[in-house]
Amino acid sequence: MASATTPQQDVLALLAKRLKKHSILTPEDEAALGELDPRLETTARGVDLVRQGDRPDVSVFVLKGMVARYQTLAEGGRQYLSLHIAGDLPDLQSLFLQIMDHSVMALDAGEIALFPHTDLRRLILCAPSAGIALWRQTLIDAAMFRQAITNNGQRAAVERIAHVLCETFTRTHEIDLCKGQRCPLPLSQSQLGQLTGLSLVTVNRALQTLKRAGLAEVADGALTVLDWDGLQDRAGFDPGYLQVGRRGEAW
Amino acid sequence: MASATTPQQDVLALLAKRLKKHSILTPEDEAALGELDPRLETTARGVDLVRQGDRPDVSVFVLKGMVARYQTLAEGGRQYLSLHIAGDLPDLQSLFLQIMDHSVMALDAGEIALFPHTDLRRLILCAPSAGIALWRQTLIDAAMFRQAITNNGQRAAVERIAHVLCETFTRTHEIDLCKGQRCPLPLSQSQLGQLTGLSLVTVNRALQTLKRAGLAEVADGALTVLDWDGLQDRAGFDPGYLQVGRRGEAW
DNA sequence: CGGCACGTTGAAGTGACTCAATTCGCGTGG
DNA sequence: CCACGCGAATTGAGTCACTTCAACGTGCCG
Repeated sequence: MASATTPQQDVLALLAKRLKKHSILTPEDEAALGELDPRLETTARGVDLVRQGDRPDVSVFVLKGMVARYQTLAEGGRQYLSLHIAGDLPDLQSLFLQIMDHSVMALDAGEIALFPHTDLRRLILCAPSAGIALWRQTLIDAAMFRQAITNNGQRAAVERIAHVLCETFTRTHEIDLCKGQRCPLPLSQSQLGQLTGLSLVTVNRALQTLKRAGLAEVADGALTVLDWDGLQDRAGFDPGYLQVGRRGEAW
Repeated sequence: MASATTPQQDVLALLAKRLKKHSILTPEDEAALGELDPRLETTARGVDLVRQGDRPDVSVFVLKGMVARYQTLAEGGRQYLSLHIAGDLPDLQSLFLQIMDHSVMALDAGEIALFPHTDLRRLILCAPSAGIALWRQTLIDAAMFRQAITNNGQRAAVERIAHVLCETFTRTHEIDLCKGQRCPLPLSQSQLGQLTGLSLVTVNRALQTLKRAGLAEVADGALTVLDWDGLQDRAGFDPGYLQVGRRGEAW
């Protein structure tokens, strides 16, 4: 270990960094965050971290790799709801909604931290403005859900896929996970279909269309943006809902 | 006025009643809620209460009538995101997300109360567990969004419409807004289409199918459920996500 | 009475789906 | 080392659910 910090401290620093993207933390908040004691775990591709119907007593914090939320229908269908990257808290809502209405799974090998609900509750009590920051985090989640409803409901196949690519690129870019115009996207075409409500075949052809149009290319678990303006334009993508670079005043 | 209470007090009682559906309020919480000073307004059908892009400094609380949230695409398309009934806070998230990513409009004539953000912020500080209750309310919203994504993405037209009917009936029933098997649903078929991502014509035929199947009937701004079990079954409706009758322990 | 919003119906068009076959890369085990 | 199985991507072809277009009925309101 070259680092002088413990892995735990790194995790807490990442959490603080994420929250400070959209909220202002007081020194007391940061101190209270430092009291948290996450448990670290590694994840393997395709493994469920939390299952629909569970009553978790911890919340997941993504450190490395990509994680997805999905719902399962009684008939067996699967709908992916959202993708999550380092710094995200994909099931923070389980703090206050006891029973999971969806599952959380790892899309690839990665690392997560688990925060016990009891600790988070104490944090919220002791450091109210840190609590607000967490609340805001769940509100950004909800904004992404709204966007997904509109995307899946109003746009044709190619535009819909393009929008997913724009969102993924913007979010990974914000946390410096991109190498040039490339960012991770460890989803099969079939999973992309279950995310957008399209069939595998349609996804395949939509990706070809985007590639032939010189806009973007998806291969080997990565997205390469060939023409950002063009892609954004095609998708009708407006990143406002992601709240990047917006800091909630005081609170 | 036969009532010995002021309209304001009625509003605050309704808010407390709603929050107590899913959360436990302490006497201090209730007292703090009583300090709020909402402004009352009436709404007319089709009028926007808040617009996409706005930076509201109040949050809407629905008292009477139905309210909807919707997003507008640059190209002019409209996607309804959710329906809201008495006791709902359709733009509570504007407390912490400054810029509205969607609009809120009245679907019919009704009444609303407006809570200044400053008052709500003070409430959250003074009565943390009331704050949690409000947080939980926004989380239930998010759960409905997730359900909408899955509903619109995985189900065929008839089932999709059936699911909307089930959700509406369950929610209105819970707050005693139903008369027998009838509940309000002041949406045109065209709006129902913009809610489900279907065309007007498809909605019309789906409704006919449900009526001919003896499951449900929609007419004159109201839904009549003819066969609740059958409708639920057809829709694949599982009301768990609405959190009806679930009380968050402690907080 | 005329205009308009909404609902209904028929018919034609099409985007996306299903079905199905082929290819490729990769890991495994004979 | 190669046969094999498997997951994933690709491609063609036929079908279908839903869309679009268009016409018409109805009730309400000025």
